[in-house]
Order: sequence, then structure tokens, then C-alpha cells
Amino acid sequence: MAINYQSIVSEGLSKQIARSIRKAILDGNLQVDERLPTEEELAKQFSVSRPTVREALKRLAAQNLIRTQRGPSGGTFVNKPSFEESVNSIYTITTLLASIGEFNLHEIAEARAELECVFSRFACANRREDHLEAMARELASQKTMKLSDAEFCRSDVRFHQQIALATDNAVLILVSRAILEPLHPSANMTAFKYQDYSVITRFHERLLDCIRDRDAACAEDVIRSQMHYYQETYEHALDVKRQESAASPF
Amino acid sequence: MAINYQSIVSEGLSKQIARSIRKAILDGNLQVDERLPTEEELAKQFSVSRPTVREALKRLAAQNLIRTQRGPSGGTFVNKPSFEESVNSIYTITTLLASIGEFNLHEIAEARAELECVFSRFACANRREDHLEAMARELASQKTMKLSDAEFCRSDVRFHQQIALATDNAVLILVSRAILEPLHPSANMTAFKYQDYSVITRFHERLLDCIRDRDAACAEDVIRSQMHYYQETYEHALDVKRQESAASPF
DNA sequence: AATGAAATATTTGTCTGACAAATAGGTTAT
DNA sequence: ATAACCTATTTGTCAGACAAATATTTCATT
Repeated sequence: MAINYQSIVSEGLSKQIARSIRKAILDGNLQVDERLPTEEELAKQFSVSRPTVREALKRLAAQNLIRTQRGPSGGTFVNKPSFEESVNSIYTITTLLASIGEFNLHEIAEARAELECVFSRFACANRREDHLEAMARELASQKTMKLSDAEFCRSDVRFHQQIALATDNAVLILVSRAILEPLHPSANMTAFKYQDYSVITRFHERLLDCIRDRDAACAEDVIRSQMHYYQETYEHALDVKRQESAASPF
Repeated sequence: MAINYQSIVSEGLSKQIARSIRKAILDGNLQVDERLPTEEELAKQFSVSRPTVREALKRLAAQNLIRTQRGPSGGTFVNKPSFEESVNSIYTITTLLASIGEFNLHEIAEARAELECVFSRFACANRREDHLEAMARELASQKTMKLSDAEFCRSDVRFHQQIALATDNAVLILVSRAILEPLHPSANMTAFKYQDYSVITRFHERLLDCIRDRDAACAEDVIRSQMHYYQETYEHALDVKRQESAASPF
């Protein structure tokens, strides 16, 4: 029996067209800010109707590959990828993965511990005054102000973000902001009840001093201690959860 | 003067609807595999036409948030995020960022050196026999077979991917496959002419031995040497490029 | 009664044609 | 010369229709 008559044409026209245009962009056949043909012309070229072309374009717009503008001299243009937009997209994907439990707390803590050590080493080498100032600001608000759990967590995230920025390395910044950051909340949500903010603030204080002094070894020590503390609170939280579910199985 | 009369309603209906449904999914108001109302019902609920609803749905489909199926008992369903799909999406984004020169070679090499060290430490601790076998297979093909530049590069990528897999840590695997991997080609494209594959293969050989023996310190040494070698070839390639452009400015 | 084929209903996929809205450029009147 | 208006172009939205896929039901045959 001959199978696969036409290699599954049933992929949806709009999807095929989206793939075709995406390939053209990714292969560089379409330059940044280059204008695509009008929707009507595209429809004619692909021998489909305008709504179908539009669905294809909306797919690409959802990935920030194109933008559209109305009016004469309007049309569809190839987007220049922006770092911020990209961070956002990846952040969303990572958040989604975390929400379905793709990562367990142990993995997260372990990975964070090692990666943040790397960040802190780079930060010691490349930090500038403005990084130190930003970190000091967060630290001050953590120390003196009475922050809510959510506020403290956000300030915590910003503090660590500054360390990533201080590495002055775009790859590491991407890893930190797009992969590691979205994992904080899901981890903290489990354990925030058992965390002592004054302990964490003390870690931040010591860490800032190390980075200011460009003492990478010391920074690494502090990070490991902090992550160890996190891991303890996670395990404590999990223990409590286990006991609760054992006590009341329904 | 009062400004911002209606906070820019001109965001496009389909975009607003997409945002609304996306929020419902991300907030967990819609469970995985849950079926959304039919397109007609959605159109009625949002008071728009069906094509507009469809454009919104295509936006979400482009982000793998939903899938559609025809027929009765068909409809639009919330997708379970898959690790593989997510890796792919992030890979594409990173590739795009690299293509516009968001990362320079120095950054890439530096970040890779440190992160791969972390990977190799975890790999030493957690590697299984199947990881070693897969790495040995790649090594064998690199040693004995006459591979083209592109083939060697792919085998190189697979070798390092196995190290990431051997970490047995989903966060690290994500970082390696979705962020670091797409940076290999753009880096190698510049320098492959000046790389000696037998040197690289020798690095792989030593690395595999270290990981087999669970000797993390040794693995780290090898990685640093290898990345140092890469960095040298990059700089050589850049030097040549500079000289060329100086010799013929047009 | 069991099985298989045909009819049916439902839902997404696509098409056609139209109008609305934004916007750049040209035209006209002051 | 300037300001207001008109016009053309392009995306955004709408309405209604038919095509295609597919699960369910019905009916005929064995």
C-alpha cells in the first residue's frame, strides 16, 4: 500500500504560509524593516484569500517577527528583534514550564546556586558604581521598610537582577532574567512562610560588600550559604506539606 | 490639556482578545486540555466577528498555548506545554538575537566556558551509562569518519548536549539546549576555518574520560582549555577579518 | 443481535465581498 | 504661505456562505 500521498497537506494553509514567511525572515531573505507585499498581493501570490493571509501574519506578529501599520506607506514590516521583548517571551515560556511542574525545587535550587556563583564572579570583575548603587537601594528598602511578602520577593528579584546586569555579559543576563528569574516565584510560593527576611537581607548585605570589594571567593561563599538556606526552607516546607497530607488524606 | 482620553483603545481587537484568553490560561483559569467555547460563541461573548476571534486564536496557537481540531467533539483546547516545544521556541528566539549581533564572540565564549564547567561538574555526579555511550558514539564518529564542517559541528553540538543531559537537571538542560546551543553555529561560522578538528576531538576524548571517572576537577580543566582554544581561534578569525577589511576598504 | 455502511450534525478552515479606520500626500481656498 | 479639506492606500473588522474533517446516530444487511 502506498501511503503518504501528499505528505499531509492538511497542515492548514495559514500555518504553511506563516512557516514560509518565517523561513524567509530567519534565512535573511527579508531584511529588518523591509516591507512585505500588501495582504492582497500576498493572497494572490499564495493563491489564498486575504483572511487566510491575515491569520498567517497574526501568527508571525505573535512572535514579534513582524509589525503592521495602517494607511498608505503602511503595511507589514519585518521587526528588529529586541532584547527586552525576547526576554519577555522566554520568561513566559519558562513560567509556563514551571507551572506544570517541569522543574522540581531541588533542581531549581541546585541550578540557581551554581549559576548565581558564576554571575557573582563576573559581577565582581565588571560591576560599576551604578550597579552597586542600585543594589544598595534595594538592600536599604529591605532593611528599613516593612515590606509585604510579595514586595520583599520582588525586591529580592531586583537585587539578584542587578548582579546579573553587573556581569556585563548579555548571555548571562539572558539566562538570569529569562530562565532563572521566573523560577523564583514558584519556588518562593512554596516556602515563603518559613523564610526569615532578616536572614536573607543579611546575605544580601554581605554579598554587596563582596562585590564592592571585588572579592569573588567571598561572594561565592555567601551565595552558597544563601542557596543552602533556601534549600533548607524548601525542604522544611515540603516536610510540613507531607505531614499535612498524611494527617488528613482527604 | 487632558491627555490619554481612552488609554489607546487602538490596540486591535484581536490582540486584546488574545491577551484576554492568554491571561486566563496563564492564570490557571483554564485547565490543560480544557475546551474553549466554539469560535462562534467566543465571537458572541466578545461581541466581535468570527474572523477576529480566529486571528486571536492563531496568535495563541503560534505560542503553542492552544491547539484546534475539527469536527464534533473538536474545538479549541488548552495545550499542555511540552519541554521539547519550549526548547524549540526559545532556541528560535536566541538564534534571532544572535543573528542581529546581540552577543559578541567574547561574551559567548566567556559565558560558555563558565556554564559548561558547571554542566560538567553536575555531569560527573549524575552521568549514567547511556550518557557515556552516546558521548562515545559521537567521539568515535568524530575520530574515525571524515565529516564535513557542518557534520562535525553538529556532532560537536550533540556531544555537548549529552553533557547537559547527564547533569540530570532540567533547568541546566534548558539553559544548554535553548540558550547556549543556538550560539554555537554563529560562533563557529566565524572561526571554523581556523579550527583543527583533531584538537577538538582530543578535548572531547579527555572530557569523556573525566566524566566517566567522575573527576570533576579534571573535567573543568579540560573545558577551560577547550574554551580557551575556541577563544584563540575566534580572535585569530577576527584578526584576519580586520586585516582583510583594512587591505580592501571597499 | 451484531456488524458495517450511510446519513447527519458539529466545528474548524477557507472564500468572497464589503465597509470602517488610520494615515500619508496632494489640492484648494483663504 | 498656510491651513483646511479631499483622496488614495492599506490594514482592521464584519457578515454570510460553503468546504472539509470527524464524531455520533441511524439504518440496512448478514
